[in-house]
Amino acid sequence: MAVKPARATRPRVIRQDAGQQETPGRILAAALEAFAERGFDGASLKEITDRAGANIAAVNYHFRSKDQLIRQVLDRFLGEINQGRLAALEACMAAAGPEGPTIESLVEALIRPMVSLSRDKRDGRAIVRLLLQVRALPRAVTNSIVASQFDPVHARFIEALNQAAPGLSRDDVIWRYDFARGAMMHILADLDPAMHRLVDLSPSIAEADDEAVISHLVTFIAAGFRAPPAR
Amino acid sequence: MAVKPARATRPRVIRQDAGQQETPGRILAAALEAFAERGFDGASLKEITDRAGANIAAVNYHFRSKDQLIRQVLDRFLGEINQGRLAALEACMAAAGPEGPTIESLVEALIRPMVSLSRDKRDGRAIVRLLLQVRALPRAVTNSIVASQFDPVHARFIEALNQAAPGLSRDDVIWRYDFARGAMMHILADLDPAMHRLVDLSPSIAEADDEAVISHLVTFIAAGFRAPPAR
DNA sequence: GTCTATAACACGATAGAC
DNA sequence: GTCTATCGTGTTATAGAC
Repeated sequence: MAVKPARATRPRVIRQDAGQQETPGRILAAALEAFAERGFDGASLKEITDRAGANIAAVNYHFRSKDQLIRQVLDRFLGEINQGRLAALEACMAAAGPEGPTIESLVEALIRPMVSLSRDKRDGRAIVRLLLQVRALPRAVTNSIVASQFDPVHARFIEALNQAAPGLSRDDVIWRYDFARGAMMHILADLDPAMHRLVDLSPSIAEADDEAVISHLVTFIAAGFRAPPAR
Repeated sequence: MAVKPARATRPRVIRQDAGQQETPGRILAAALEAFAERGFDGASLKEITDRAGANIAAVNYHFRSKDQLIRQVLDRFLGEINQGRLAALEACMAAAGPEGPTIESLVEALIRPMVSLSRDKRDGRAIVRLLLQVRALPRAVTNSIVASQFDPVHARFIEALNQAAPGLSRDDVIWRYDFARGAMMHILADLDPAMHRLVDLSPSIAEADDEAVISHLVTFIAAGFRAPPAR
């Protein structure tokens, strides 16, 4: 019979009227949502162009192939997070005294842009889901883009954290920086309403606002960074 | 042209000779690997049965459909982790004095089985990848199984941690328990060789052995649990 | 730039012989 | 329990009219 897995959610159509956005832009927005909800394999070009109010052939005219569409979606939307993070790091360094910024302020600079993005904007949750997918299912296309987008940001944060935590070796900082990102991505995934039946958090956590999420994360991570070296 | 994405790795065939394992077992093993490498959508039944040295029709004979195969793969392989975790928790409680186990020993009971599994056994990395996929791309099929497998384990660990960290409210413990799992899953994904071009860790981290991974994780997480409540 | 039509193929599922 | 053959459908991609 080969029936499709059957969508649970509505195939929300992206307005092709008011905004009067150009077709490539609408396709990118629709692709972001479809990929986030159904995965790069699961989302078909037909579904994407239906959401975008465009024709199937349009995606092959404006982008060259599905792989190129994936590439451009990531390129387009991942930049926002990293711009926010670098700006926050810049501000944090500038506001600090001569002895440099505190661990708490650096951790917050790392975390706040991603937390805000994942909840403020409508695209935010989709971007988080895409990042999780890229980590869970490595592909040649996505790996190169994500790495090139994030590597410089990681390098700067690791350097700053290394100076703020003088008792730790550079490797210690890298371990804990990785732990910090893991804690953040994990809780952001759990706070996604689509997950609520999977994780079953306590209600007060599921309804926490941005500041509460950031506060709990910073407390936990900063304490982890302040711990003496392992062994 | 609609060409397939083209596999980078070898389509390793699972021996149907020596072990003389029954066909359903070989299909389950092959499905685990294929799903982990290519995703539930990306891995086709043809690829799975090829790896298992079986016929395409066999998967529909022994399992009812692809969805049911996914269900059974998860059911079969997720049990191992949780059995290990519950046994470790049991031993940790038994070994503790009258004032109960320490935070460190509880965190280690949570972490060690997953870390060992993800590196010792050949299936381990595949299971980790499957868990990451389930979190990144929720589906009706997978969510129900994972939730029913993990919920009891989580409940017992949260209860034990709640008693070991008297300064924290139950919600505080749940937040930090989630952070702990996130840190662990994130580093396990990064230590997967298939990821090395994505994250670009320092070499000494990429080659760390189990005990080093556990030691760094426990140090970081236990310090996080010992921090005073947020706000 | 946008559409229709279609090529060329992979997929899940099943029927039926052995 | 295992195989071959096939049905029906969905998929990416393209050719060609407008």
